[in-house]
Amino acid sequence: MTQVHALNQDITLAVIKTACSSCNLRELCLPYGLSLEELERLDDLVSTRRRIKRGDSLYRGSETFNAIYAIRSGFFKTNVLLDDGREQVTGFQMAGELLGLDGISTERHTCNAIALEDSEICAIPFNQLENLSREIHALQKHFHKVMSREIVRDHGVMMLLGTMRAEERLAAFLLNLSQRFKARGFSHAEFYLRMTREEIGSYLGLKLETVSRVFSRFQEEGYIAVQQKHIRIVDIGGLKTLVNHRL
Amino acid sequence: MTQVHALNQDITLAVIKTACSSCNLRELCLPYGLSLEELERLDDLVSTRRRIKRGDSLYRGSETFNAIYAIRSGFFKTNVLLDDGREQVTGFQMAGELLGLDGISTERHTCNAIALEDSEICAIPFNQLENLSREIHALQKHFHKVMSREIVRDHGVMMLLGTMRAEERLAAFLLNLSQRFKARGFSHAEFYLRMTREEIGSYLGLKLETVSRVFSRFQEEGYIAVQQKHIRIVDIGGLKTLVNHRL
DNA sequence: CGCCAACTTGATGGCTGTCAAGTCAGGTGG
DNA sequence: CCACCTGACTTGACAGCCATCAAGTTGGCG
Repeated sequence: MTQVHALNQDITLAVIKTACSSCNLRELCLPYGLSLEELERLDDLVSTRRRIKRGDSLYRGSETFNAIYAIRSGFFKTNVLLDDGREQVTGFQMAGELLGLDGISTERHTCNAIALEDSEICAIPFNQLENLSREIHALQKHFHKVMSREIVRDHGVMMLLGTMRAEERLAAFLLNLSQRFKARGFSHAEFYLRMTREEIGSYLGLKLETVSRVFSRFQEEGYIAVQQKHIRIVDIGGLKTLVNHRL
Repeated sequence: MTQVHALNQDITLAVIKTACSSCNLRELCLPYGLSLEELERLDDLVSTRRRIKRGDSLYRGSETFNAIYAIRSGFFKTNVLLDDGREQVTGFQMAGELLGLDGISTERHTCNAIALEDSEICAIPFNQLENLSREIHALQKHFHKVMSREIVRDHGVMMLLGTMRAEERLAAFLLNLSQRFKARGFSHAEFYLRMTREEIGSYLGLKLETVSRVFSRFQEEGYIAVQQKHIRIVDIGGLKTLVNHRL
């Protein structure tokens, strides 16, 4: 009897541990704005959870698409490999963000999603999500907003790539990371970069040497303190001025 | 009696003329994949149609969002104005394409949509579209694909801006326009540019002088014939080689 | 006919890419 | 535990692509 009870508790705890309804990312992720009852219906849908080891891929371009993925913990990059072997990084994703939205269009993934550290994801079968969002108004609305947000984000990157110089791009990049870490309860002033200089460069349309040089210059000028992948933002106002003060 | 009959006919014709169900863009636009009956329900929803004169805006950044727009005819650009007065063009849109998807996220438009020639648009109230797409599965599915396609398109532009040189960018730009004109039943080899060199440059992350120079070089090398805004693609294979043959 | 915006073309300079050499940090094996 | 090895990073010298500045041309429109 006691044993059964203990077992039940364990099961309950295990379920709670991975349920949307108790996930501490629910305000950032898909569940945003849902009632408790609605949350439970979403829970039923998110059955598959997977660990992805650093360096492994969650999905690869040209694989058939059937689910989108919410990051429970960890850090990802998405990239496209060009014919000549070079890569273009199209984004970095952290906990609470969704991966795979690009695959809806053609029902095939159009990029690779690669873990930059050991990560956990929740797979959300897309057909079922569409079904459920036809019943839960709030889910439908929020999902549309998430997709739209991705479009807005991409426009921001386009602007960055189209009009900014190297210093402005990197300042904007650091501020963006800072703000996203902050939204997840981490320090906005001090963090580890999960990606290499080359990956940053690919994302920002710069070469790794340029990334390195600009980091050094930022340090000389007292904006940040860099040591390898560890970044401390010393003068956040200075970085903001760099981004806005374009000319 | 005869008069009334004639009047009715006129009204009917007027309605048919602007209904989704008889729009020759329905295979490119939102109605794709819908049954006749479903189409009629979409027709009810698309009540507002507007003419936008060349140079006028369909919507402006920071206006509240309440509808997305399908282009019936004409040509648009979307842009963002920076603090220092410069503009960044985020896209060019032609008949059958949707405008305003960026506004869903924050319920405010995040860019300006400006007609580059006299144009006609259909306004689709977004709340009603969400309602209808909860009832019509095919509409929901197609709408999701359209949003996802926009994300994929943006990733393509990011790659272009991040890794390509001026010649490659412009070759890719011309090929993209060519293919979209072709999909609309126009010549893929000969067309008028609706935008200025400056707008092309802004979109591609180049200065107008560079755009002009590259066009001249393309002409010298026999890829295209340019005269002001008139473009004739002479060697489409050559342009494709330019884009793929990166090194 | 004249004006103006859009475009073309030339000369020059600077930002960033390229090539190269060297440093640093972390992990592995002796 | 230390030495070694490798990938990641830093820094320097130089070059090339594109931006900038400038002057002239074209075409459309009142």
